[in-house]
Amino acid sequence: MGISKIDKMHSLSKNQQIIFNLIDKSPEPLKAYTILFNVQKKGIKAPLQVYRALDKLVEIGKIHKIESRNAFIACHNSSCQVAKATAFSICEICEKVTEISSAGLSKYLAGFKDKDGMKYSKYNLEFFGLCKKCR
Amino acid sequence: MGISKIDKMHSLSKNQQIIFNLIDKSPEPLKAYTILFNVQKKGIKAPLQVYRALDKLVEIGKIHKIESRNAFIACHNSSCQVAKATAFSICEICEKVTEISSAGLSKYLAGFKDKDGMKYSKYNLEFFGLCKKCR
DNA sequence: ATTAAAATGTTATATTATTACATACTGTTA
DNA sequence: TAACAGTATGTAATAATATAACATTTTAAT
Ligand SMILES: [Zn+2]
Ligand SMILES: [Zn+2]
Ligand SMILES: [Zn+2]
Ligand SMILES: [Zn+2]
Repeated sequence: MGISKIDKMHSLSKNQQIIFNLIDKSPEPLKAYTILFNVQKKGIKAPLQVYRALDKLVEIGKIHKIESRNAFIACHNSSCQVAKATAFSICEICEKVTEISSAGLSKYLAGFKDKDGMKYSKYNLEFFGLCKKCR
Repeated sequence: MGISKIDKMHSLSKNQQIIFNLIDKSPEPLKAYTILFNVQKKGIKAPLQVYRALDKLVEIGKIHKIESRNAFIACHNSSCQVAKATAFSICEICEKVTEISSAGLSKYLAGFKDKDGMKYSKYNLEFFGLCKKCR
């Protein structure tokens, strides 16, 4: 059995794969220059190489950017293959970040319409608080 | 009638007032260095002076940071005197940003609990789409 | 083989934000 | 008033985050 169309569409280039692997195995969100430092031994030498891979990985939904932290985590939510509807919980003490997958939440937000009738194609939600350990 | 306690607590210093005035009268979110450029004639010369005022204004809820844009807008939602529960709509073409004040939305999000039972003290939500004009 | 799209390599630069340290102002209390 | 604590300011230097511009190479389809 060959590569399915959807897998092929999202197959990663060399730099993308190196950077995705690093982020995917990290227990915490990684910043661009932390990534750069960690992949220099693999031949990725310049910020732009990192940012280009990050842009692509975000675009195809393999990773997400935590906007309030300028950091990136791998997607562990099988339902969000594209970065269109993201929600995270962030501990303000230990900085642990978890992707939230709640059918109720995503349904509520996907259906939300504001007063102007503006219809949204995308959202990002970041919750802040204290995690179990830090409470 | 004197200054009420709550007003006094939130009374602004000179730099804070200058920077708040600028943001408050701007039709669009302003970036830190745009602010710096625009207040140099008022004697504010260094980035740090801007960032310190911004930090304070965010803390007391007079302005909000649009995380995905690294920009700041004045709060026009009387119910959010502190920056604990914010929601915005952002047009991806013209970059118009509007603060959303929906009782339903804030009630839903304030009450949201994730699987781990983590209770949140704060959230920020950014919706993206096309505004009326750009559609 | 031709070709177009995507990805890479490289240098330089732009943008966003903080550290460190010295000084001054504001309001309260002894 | 004098002392004090908390907040705000001024200034220089630097750190951290992100993009512009341009040349080249790889990939994958025709
Ligand atoms: Zn995801
Ligand atoms: Zn924690
Ligand atoms: Zn507000
Ligand atoms: Zn628009």
